[in-house]
Amino acid sequence: MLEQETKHTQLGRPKDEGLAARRRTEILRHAIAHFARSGFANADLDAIAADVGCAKGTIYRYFENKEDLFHRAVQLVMEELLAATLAAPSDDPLEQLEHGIRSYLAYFDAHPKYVELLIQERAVFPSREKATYFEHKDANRGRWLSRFQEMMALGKLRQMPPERALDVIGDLLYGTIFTNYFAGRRKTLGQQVADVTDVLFHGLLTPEEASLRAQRRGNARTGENAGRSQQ
Amino acid sequence: MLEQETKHTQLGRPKDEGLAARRRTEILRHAIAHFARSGFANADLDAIAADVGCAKGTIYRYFENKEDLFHRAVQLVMEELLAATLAAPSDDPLEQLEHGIRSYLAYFDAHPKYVELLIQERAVFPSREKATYFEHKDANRGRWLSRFQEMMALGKLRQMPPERALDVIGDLLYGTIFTNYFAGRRKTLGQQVADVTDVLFHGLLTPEEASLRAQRRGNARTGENAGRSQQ
Amino acid sequence: MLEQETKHTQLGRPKDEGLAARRRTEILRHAIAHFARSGFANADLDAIAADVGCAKGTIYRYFENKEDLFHRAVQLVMEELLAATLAAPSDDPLEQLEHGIRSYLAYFDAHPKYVELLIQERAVFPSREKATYFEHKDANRGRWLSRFQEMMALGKLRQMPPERALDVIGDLLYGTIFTNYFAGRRKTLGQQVADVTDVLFHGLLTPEEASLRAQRRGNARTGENAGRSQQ
Amino acid sequence: MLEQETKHTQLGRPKDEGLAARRRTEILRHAIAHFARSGFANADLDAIAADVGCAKGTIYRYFENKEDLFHRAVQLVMEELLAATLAAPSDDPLEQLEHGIRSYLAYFDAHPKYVELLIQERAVFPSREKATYFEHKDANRGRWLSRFQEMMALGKLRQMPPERALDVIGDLLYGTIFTNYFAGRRKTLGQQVADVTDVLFHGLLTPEEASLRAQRRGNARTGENAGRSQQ
DNA sequence: GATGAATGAGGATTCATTCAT
DNA sequence: AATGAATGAATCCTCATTCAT
Repeated sequence: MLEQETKHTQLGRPKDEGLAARRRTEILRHAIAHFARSGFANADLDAIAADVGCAKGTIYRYFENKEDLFHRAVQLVMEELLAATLAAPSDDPLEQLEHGIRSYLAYFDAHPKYVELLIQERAVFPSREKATYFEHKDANRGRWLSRFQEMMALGKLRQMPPERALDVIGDLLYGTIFTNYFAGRRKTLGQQVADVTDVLFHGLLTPEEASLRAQRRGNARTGENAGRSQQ
Repeated sequence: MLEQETKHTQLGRPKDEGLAARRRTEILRHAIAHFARSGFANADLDAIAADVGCAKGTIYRYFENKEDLFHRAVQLVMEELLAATLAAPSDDPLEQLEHGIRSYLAYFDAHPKYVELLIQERAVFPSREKATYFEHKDANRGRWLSRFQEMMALGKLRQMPPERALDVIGDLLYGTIFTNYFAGRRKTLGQQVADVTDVLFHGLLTPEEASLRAQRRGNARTGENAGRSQQ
Repeated sequence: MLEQETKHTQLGRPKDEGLAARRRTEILRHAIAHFARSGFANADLDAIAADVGCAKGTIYRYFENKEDLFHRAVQLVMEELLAATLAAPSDDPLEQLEHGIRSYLAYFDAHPKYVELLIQERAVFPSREKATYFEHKDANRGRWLSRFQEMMALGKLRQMPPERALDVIGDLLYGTIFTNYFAGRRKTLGQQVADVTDVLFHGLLTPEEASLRAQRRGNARTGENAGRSQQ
Repeated sequence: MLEQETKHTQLGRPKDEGLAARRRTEILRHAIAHFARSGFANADLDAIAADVGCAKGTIYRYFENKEDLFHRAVQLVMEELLAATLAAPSDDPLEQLEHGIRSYLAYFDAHPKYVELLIQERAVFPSREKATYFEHKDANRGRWLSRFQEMMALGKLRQMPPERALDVIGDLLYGTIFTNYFAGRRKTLGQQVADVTDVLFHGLLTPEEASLRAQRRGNARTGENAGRSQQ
């Protein structure tokens, strides 16, 4: 492929590589909007092309087919989310965590409909082993796990399997944006961050009740594995 | 059947009331499976009918159309979930909460694909003001809010707006089943309940760190609203 | 058929011949209403059965199929029309004609929607050689033709082929009820009869103009056949 | 094609404006034939497409749906009829009337099945306030009314409300083409024109009988309204 | 005789994809 | 490279008709 092109690369009008890339992004932008608004099945390539200002056939020059277009659109969104979530404003891991939570919620607060993309990917392509969202998430898993271990070593976080912390935080945030979107919940971003971090950091129980339960758990030595994991 | 038509000889085929109900449920069962497996758009009424063992037309005797069939299917699932979650095994509100959490997760552990129905409902009918799931959830909101208030009065739960507790728990569970389904997460139900309840009840922070943060928050009097809620 | 029944006619409950006939008519009455209102294709046997107060299957005991039901319905209407049009209130053929015109228009003035049946018969079964309406009409053709001849002999009607008079009158009435129905024309029956009879009896031209045209026609000997009938 | 796109190299397939119009008409022609032959409900878009020599989907590029296609087909026919009827071959209003009558009958003599379209429109879409046919007819009403008034002023037509003349003529022609079509009447166009114009212009009665009736009517002063319009 | 549950053929419609220009 | 006209597979839904009870 590459060789074919190099044969006569210097002849005629030089290729505007940027043009193609810009066109691609332009199409993706409009595609994101349509998929988020209408879902995958109801998004109409005709309508997307109309918005972009090109013909339907042109889309097929840049993307294999509708599915391809969709996946690229989701990827673009995920990359933005990742970039927003990752930027570390401080060296303190706890502050990094707070920042991650806030920026995650902020991203979907700014683009509530993008939740639709997360759903659609799964709703339309249940065959994909793992959704793009979780691929991106897993890519960061290691980084966060070590941050959690560091915080436990520093005595800031309670001792627990770092996966537990990571999973619960992830699930809570995930569930939050879904509920926002599905139930049309209208709470300010600030309120939402406060709710999440308060419960996440301090738990629901009073210190007294917490101690009671900790004791009880200690006494029942056989412990949680025997008691809970059956199934 | 017995006394209903004694006036004159029973003419014609007697109406079998039970038949209709049985047929309905039978169709719904298969419809649930299909919608969960294939999504709304890809579910084929022909195929459902084939599974049920009847003709396409028969389904239309019992349901208005495909949408109607779908909504009834979702409703049936939600009613089961509700029944499973609600049964209170004890008078202790904290134990009721634990039971609610466990049975919620257990339901979707037993029927992982039903998560698809929650998604599909939204993916296909974004026009519905509120999804069936959230209608059912809201119906229980009051009950749980008062349980939370009681627990705070008893000194078992920290003082906080009861809505905060309810929302965070709901979002966490919701996010958990979605992640299980979307990411194909395989963790035992017991492990999952342990993870959720541990973090939810005791929080992530060590008592020391928690105190530190509480102090800091106390010093910064203007408090969380000013500091956090800016949007 | 008859013999079969006579074998055990006297045994058991005697057959209520009237019942069957009454049932038939009852079904036909409702069928007429439905066909007139909804047309043949859109008329729903379920709905007709519901109106009659019987099950759909019962209709099939009295009529071969939907088409049969329709044709019988049209026939019933035509018989009523015939009866209304035919009754001669006088021995004077001209008065009989006036009465025929009036009663024809009156019938459809009373049942405007029955025009739909005339249309439907043709719209749905273009294969039928001749529509029921025209079969009934033809049945009366001879009677009217001789009345016209009588009137010409009496010097009441101008000399012309009696078929001409019959056809023109028939077409005019037919067109009138169609226009009433299709265009939703609202003119009183009296006005309509006046319009029709005035033009039909006296023509549009003034006597002077009429004479002029008669002369011209006379001069142009080769006459109307050569001049008009080519085609 | 020539100057339209000089700004930059003509990219892509140029739009062929003529093509669309030609395609539309081509489809309409075949649609008219099918609707006239089979009626609206029984006309099969597959079959029409096959006749046109295109795929079913192509029809949907040019027409909203089956109904739209049908209405456009009827409109095309009505426009042709109008054009045929309207062309005035002389300044003499009476000759214009004769020409209108002849060309109206001639149009349906050439296309007997087009009557089916008039019926179908009503049979299938009884909801339409006014059928296309009558919309076209009404559009011409004013023109004919003034012609009639002129003819009465000139002493060519008898004094009467011009609406009477217009309605009766319209109804007679309408009924004539319907009868031709429904009853399968085979009479030459010339014969038919002669029948219609003779009765229409001179009436059925002999001058003597006409005078008698006129006298009688004159004597009964309260006249026809009281005597006839009772409903 | 009557019923009403079940049937399934039949057809309109959509829209991703192709390809001649 | 871009266009946009054409395609046709895929599916929901209706309702006349049948027949076991």
